[in-house]
Amino acid sequence: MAYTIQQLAALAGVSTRTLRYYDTIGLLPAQRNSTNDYREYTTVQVDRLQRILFLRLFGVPLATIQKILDAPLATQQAALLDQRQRILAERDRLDHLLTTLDKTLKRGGNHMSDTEKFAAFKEKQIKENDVQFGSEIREKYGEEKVSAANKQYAGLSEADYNAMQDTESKMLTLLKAVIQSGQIDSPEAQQVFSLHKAWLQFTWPTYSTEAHKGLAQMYTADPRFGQYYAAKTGSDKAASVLAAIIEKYAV
Amino acid sequence: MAYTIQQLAALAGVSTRTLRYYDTIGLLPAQRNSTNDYREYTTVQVDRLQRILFLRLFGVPLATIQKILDAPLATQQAALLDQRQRILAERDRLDHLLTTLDKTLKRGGNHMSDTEKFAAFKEKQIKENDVQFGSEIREKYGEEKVSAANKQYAGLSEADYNAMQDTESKMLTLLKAVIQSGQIDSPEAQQVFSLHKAWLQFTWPTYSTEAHKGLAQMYTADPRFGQYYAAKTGSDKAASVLAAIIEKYAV
DNA sequence: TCTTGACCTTGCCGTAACGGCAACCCGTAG
DNA sequence: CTACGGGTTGCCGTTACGGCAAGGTCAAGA
Repeated sequence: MAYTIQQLAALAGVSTRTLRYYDTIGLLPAQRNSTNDYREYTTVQVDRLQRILFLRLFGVPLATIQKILDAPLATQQAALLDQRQRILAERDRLDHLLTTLDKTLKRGGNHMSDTEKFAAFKEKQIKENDVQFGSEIREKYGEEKVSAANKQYAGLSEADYNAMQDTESKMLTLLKAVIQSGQIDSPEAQQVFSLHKAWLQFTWPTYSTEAHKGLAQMYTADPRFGQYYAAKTGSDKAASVLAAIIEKYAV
Repeated sequence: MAYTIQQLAALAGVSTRTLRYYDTIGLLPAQRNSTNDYREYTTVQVDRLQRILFLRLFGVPLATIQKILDAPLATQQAALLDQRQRILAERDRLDHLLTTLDKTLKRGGNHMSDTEKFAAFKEKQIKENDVQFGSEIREKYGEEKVSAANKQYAGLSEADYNAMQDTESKMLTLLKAVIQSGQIDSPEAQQVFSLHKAWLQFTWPTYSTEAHKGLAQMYTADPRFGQYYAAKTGSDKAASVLAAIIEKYAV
């Protein structure tokens, strides 16, 4: 079944103006009724809109969201996992803001140090990441002026985007070798891990082994990843080998 | 001590550009160093900036924030209490979004109903308020198109602003009568409560007796409110009487 | 004293993500 | 045919800054 623009707007809690805008910029392309040329939206568009709403939660620019949603599924999933991390972090931040606000509202006014007054607001800032590749990215774009959400993707130049593709390509080549040798206790396997991690860090503001392992579990559980990595390496063991590598080295 | 613009920007996690802009529009006026005409910010401005950051959390327009911060303390406090409610609500919404996202990420993709896919995103929408005065406001501005935060204050026309002042004025007149009679079990006291509640609803998207009582406690605990209401009614019992009225009728 | 670098100023232009509106078309009911 | 609710495109405007150019200030070092 298909929704009209009004129906989808009401369903999703956005304006029709927004949906038209998203269609115009190619972010959420609509199909057209052949009789009257009205926009129509199917389940594919519904699901894409949901992803858009998740990705725009913390200010990711729309152009970036489009890039993500036009990328392979693994990239999309990584980006959504990233959003998951941010939701968790934002929830903690709101707790902290609540504490701060209660102190401000307290009798007699504000007795906090000036630093403490703003600590919760600043938690949005980038957290340090000590991996070399990650540090390079941050050094390039700076810390003080960079909002994590905005610069994450929009800051990726063409060269960086190519570097990201290159990283994945190298990782896949080595993954093939590991599949053939069957040795996940090897320098090649370790390098697969490092490259996969670096690949993730093009899109993740902070890295956590927990999230990395979460992604690995997704690789084994979701057949779409099995198919993606099988197509890339020529082996239907690719996703499970990659997941095993992540499980082993993400410590 | 005074901060330079760089120091305050770093302290608060905002850009110097933002601080200049806020000074230019009168939202956060800076003092000036007499030697070099550089901007200087004292504790008063620090605290005002903190309030600005709280109020802008969910998209309150800056012009509105300025209106709030230039209003009497009771209005400011009510607005900050309102933000407190929103932080609580937003935290719940993030929990809900997390659940939704986990379902989306789950193996095999998205098995939710279309309605469920967007339920958490739509929680930002206005919740029904069944008080007559509140309904009037909502009917005037519509529901589907109205973002709660944006229309809360910016939607107040000159006439509405005057109505708000008028409401407080009437409430204060009746409060004086109750102070003199000493009867909080009376129609006049009940009307004080109703008018105070209506006054709050100019600025609160949703009303809760809990929040109203929280404000009442603030009225008795914080000497600034004692002074404000004493000045308005000529009696230093005003704040405690008002608080007692709220305690009695906010059920 | 001069130079340099960090900090500051104002003024101006531009941007992202829409909101709003005008002019017009479509389909259905009265 | 008219009216109303739904839809279209095109255009202008808004808000909250980001960015940059041109110029001033101050302190340290040569």
